[in-house]
Amino acid sequence: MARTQGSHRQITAPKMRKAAMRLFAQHGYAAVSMRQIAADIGVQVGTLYNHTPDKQTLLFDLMRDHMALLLSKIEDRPEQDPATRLDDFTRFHIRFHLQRPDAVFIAYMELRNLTPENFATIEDMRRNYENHVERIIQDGVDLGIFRVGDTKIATLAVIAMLTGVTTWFRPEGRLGLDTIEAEYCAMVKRALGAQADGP
Amino acid sequence: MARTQGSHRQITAPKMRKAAMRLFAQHGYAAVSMRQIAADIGVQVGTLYNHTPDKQTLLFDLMRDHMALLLSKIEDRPEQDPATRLDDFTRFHIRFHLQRPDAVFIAYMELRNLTPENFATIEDMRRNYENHVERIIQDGVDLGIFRVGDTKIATLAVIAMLTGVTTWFRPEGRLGLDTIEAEYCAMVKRALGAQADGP
DNA sequence: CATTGATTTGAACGCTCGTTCAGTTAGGCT
DNA sequence: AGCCTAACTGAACGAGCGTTCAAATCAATG
Repeated sequence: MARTQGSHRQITAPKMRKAAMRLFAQHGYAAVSMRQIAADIGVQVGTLYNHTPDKQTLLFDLMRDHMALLLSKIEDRPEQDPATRLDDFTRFHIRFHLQRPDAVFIAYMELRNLTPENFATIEDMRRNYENHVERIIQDGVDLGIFRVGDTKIATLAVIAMLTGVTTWFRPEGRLGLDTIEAEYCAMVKRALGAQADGP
Repeated sequence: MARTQGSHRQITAPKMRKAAMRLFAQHGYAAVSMRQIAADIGVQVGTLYNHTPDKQTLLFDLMRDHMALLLSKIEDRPEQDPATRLDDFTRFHIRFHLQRPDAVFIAYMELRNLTPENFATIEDMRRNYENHVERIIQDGVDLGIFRVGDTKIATLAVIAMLTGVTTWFRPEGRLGLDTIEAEYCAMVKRALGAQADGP
């Protein structure tokens, strides 16, 4: 048997994906050339095509892997009370998104650069994620803990509010992560008509 | 005297801007060529350069005009109570943004395609807009009507939540504009610790 | 009606794009 | 040690990019 597939001389594929992630997030998918990605990791452009069939698939893989990781990490404990589950979600969402700003940026900005089939796949994953949140809110409404007019609107409002953190948060900024999380936990619960324990 | 500057045979400049607006929003600035814009309005590509110095300026003008209109339309009545002013802002923001989804999309997605100087200009305008909102929230906090931990976070959270509407709203959808506005008015006020009059 | 100059055309400029591929290199296998 | 083959190079392909400009067009003016 010859070399197994995983035993690359150097691990070019992950390097390519990391470079693409950073460059796509910084300049946008359409504005980044395969040559730029290649130059960034110090190989010729032809090399990239040993590790991805084409540029579109490279983008799609980044987005799909990001969404898959997001879905795999979310955990819900339906036996706990909805307010706690909502707090857990709030902290999870903020932390997860702030840890990988490039991937988040790409997942939100480059949807229009996906082929229709690839777009449908990512969109399904996103809806799956939204359903997690809506379930918590719906349970809270059923138990009389939350009061919202429409659970779908509330779901999308909460997610939009939380994801917005990624557009302004800077690690060296005025406020620490814990402060921000607590602040958002309070705002989210209050927005849903629950009694907040925060400030 | 010959023809005055304004008496074009046809009004190509506005047509160019409208086409660019739609195409940039749909495919992204970098993915749209000047030739596509020209073809869309039925002229040769060279014609465009009679109406814009270059592609970058075309993008910048769209964004600056959008932000200028946004800033010109916002109106605040500091003598009224903050809850009312916040309701007014909520309805204004939702309505303004839903009326021009393409411009909103561009203003949020194409910032990275601006030159540093142009970016700084747009960023100033955005901060100006945010300050309007923060002023309302701060006044509400001072009067004991709102309770928030940090007015800047609250400001950005509110704006993110409201702007999120543009990503999912469809005119033919399940919920009417009035319903959505009322829903968001209630959520925004509750998020800021005010007593909501909505559901 | 002739003039004038804003407007448009159509072609061209040099450059970069995504992708392909024959040939070279080099590391793990027998 | 020598083979095998994945990985990489370097050059090439046709196509499209933003921008420029001389020549043609055309509507309002004098």
